[in-house]
Amino acid sequence: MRDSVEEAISLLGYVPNQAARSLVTRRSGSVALVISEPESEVFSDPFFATIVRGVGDELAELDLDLVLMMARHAGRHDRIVRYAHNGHVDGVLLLAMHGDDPLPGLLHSAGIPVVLGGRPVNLSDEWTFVDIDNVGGARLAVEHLLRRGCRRIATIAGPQDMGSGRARLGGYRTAIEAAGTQAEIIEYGDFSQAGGERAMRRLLETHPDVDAVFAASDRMALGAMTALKAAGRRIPGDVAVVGFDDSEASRFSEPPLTSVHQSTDEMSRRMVRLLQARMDGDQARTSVILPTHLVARSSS
Amino acid sequence: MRDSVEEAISLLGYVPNQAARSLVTRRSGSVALVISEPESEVFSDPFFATIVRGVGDELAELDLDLVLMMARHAGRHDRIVRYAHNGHVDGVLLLAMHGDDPLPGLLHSAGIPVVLGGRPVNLSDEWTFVDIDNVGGARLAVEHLLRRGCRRIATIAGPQDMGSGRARLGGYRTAIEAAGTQAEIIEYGDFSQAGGERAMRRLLETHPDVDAVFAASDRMALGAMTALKAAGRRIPGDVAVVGFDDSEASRFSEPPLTSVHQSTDEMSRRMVRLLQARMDGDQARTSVILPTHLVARSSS
DNA sequence: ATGAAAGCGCTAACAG
DNA sequence: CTGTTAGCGCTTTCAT
Repeated sequence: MRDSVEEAISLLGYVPNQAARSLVTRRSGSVALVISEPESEVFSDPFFATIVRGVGDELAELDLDLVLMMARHAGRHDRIVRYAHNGHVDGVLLLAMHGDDPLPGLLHSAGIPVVLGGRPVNLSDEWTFVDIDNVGGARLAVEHLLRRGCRRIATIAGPQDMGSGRARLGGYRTAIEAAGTQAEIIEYGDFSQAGGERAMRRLLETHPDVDAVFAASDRMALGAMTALKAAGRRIPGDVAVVGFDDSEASRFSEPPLTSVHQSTDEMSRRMVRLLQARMDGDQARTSVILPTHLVARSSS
Repeated sequence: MRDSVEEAISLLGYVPNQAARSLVTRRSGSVALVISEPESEVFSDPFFATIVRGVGDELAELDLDLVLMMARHAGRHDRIVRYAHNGHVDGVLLLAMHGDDPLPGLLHSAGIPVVLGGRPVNLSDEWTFVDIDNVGGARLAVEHLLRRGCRRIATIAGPQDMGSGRARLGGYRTAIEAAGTQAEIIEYGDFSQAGGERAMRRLLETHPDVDAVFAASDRMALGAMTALKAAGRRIPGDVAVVGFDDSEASRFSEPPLTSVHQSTDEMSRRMVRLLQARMDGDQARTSVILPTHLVARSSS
């Protein structure tokens, strides 16, 4: 009897109507991952690929669907808020927030569970976020350079409207000040390889005597090394980098290079777990900061 | 009176319930863009970035939301079919189909409007697709090399389980045969830069006398040039490439290079338009093949 | 245990 | 043109 029904189901290709189900359960069974960057940026930063994969896997395990949205410009914000508010998704993961991004506020006041990836610059008490220890990571890298005897360590800092950019610069500053052996040398980039290249060129011009560079992202470090090679220059110390996932480490084939590693998979996992808690009604603010660790390669 | 209602709406933050609306209208207001590649691939090929942006813009104009899904492995197929079948989306755009991908069949038999980006290898009559003229583009490129006097033109072909890979190899073969001046020289890559590099190295080993290379993708061309430079080799003729969007052209800064351009934006536009037609009940099979054009740079 | 019925929030069709 | 109502396909509650 049950079998004959099952048979009919597959015969007619019956599938429960999600809209009807949502109407009564008030759940959609999907979660949005919103990245506050233009497509070109999203698709050129390997960090996002790893996060998307990780989050997708975690959600699949909970039988939740992943909806990926990119918020290139503010015009898209309305769409996204509407989409979430409509009941299309049960929660939102927000990545790569910039300074005064209104998105988390809008979503929050619409009563939608939100978890941020990366501590935002203007941290409001209500937010739940997952971040890696950017300050600590940067400090680790710079302290390593100091220990190696470098006394003219420059940094290629990231955008200062982003939490990670600020934190990494903060870590550099703390380490430099604590050492008391030199003044800060700072150039800014936008986390991209091209930005790192430009910053390195400026650095070589304004401070030709730098003996080490701390880059605030893997792609900027790559750019810095390209610029050094193109200029036929070597710096006696090292290029160090943070913001660097294990899986990407292989791109840096040639030493000298010291890097600070983070686990992007762990970040995905935590974000999903926190979101799930929020969706289950847990209102506790329980943000997480993940540790980083230094991987130093010996200079050739 | 109306005003007081509007006021109450914004006061209470009322938003129409999409589930209830869908239940009666049988429309969800969103469209899925499914890419049959793992995240790492999707996020490293600039082609996808451009398509996603283009499709997103086109859909926004029609007031439709874009849901991006990546089908890394077959395990994800069920999820995607279920997601679409559930009524979550009104239609599906499928990108980067591989040989025997069951996805279009599954979706089609579930009665979901589907438009393919790129002519699939096993083309069934029911499919609607948008493609660029890969055969013509490849022919164009190879004919150009022949016209320049090259007589040992190799190709770095793409994966043969993909329509574009096969078509571009087909165009190369047609041109070489028609000229009757040489035999085919073929190495295969996977459309990636690393694949192009490996293929070029094999080529230099097995056919050290090649005087031109036709690469079946921009990234493989980039890889080929890297391999050539690393080997300290120059080929007298040219490296030509297809599958190359205008916006990416700038990456190829150094001649000699001839490229065949396509308009990715136009492709996005057509895909969305065709899908819209299908969603409006138009059952006509009206696939589109977009023209390509050659851009030759003079050798330095 | 199994079965009947109410109702989720909206749209569309129909009356007034 | 405005107002009322049936019903979309489920889940959950309540009665049998």
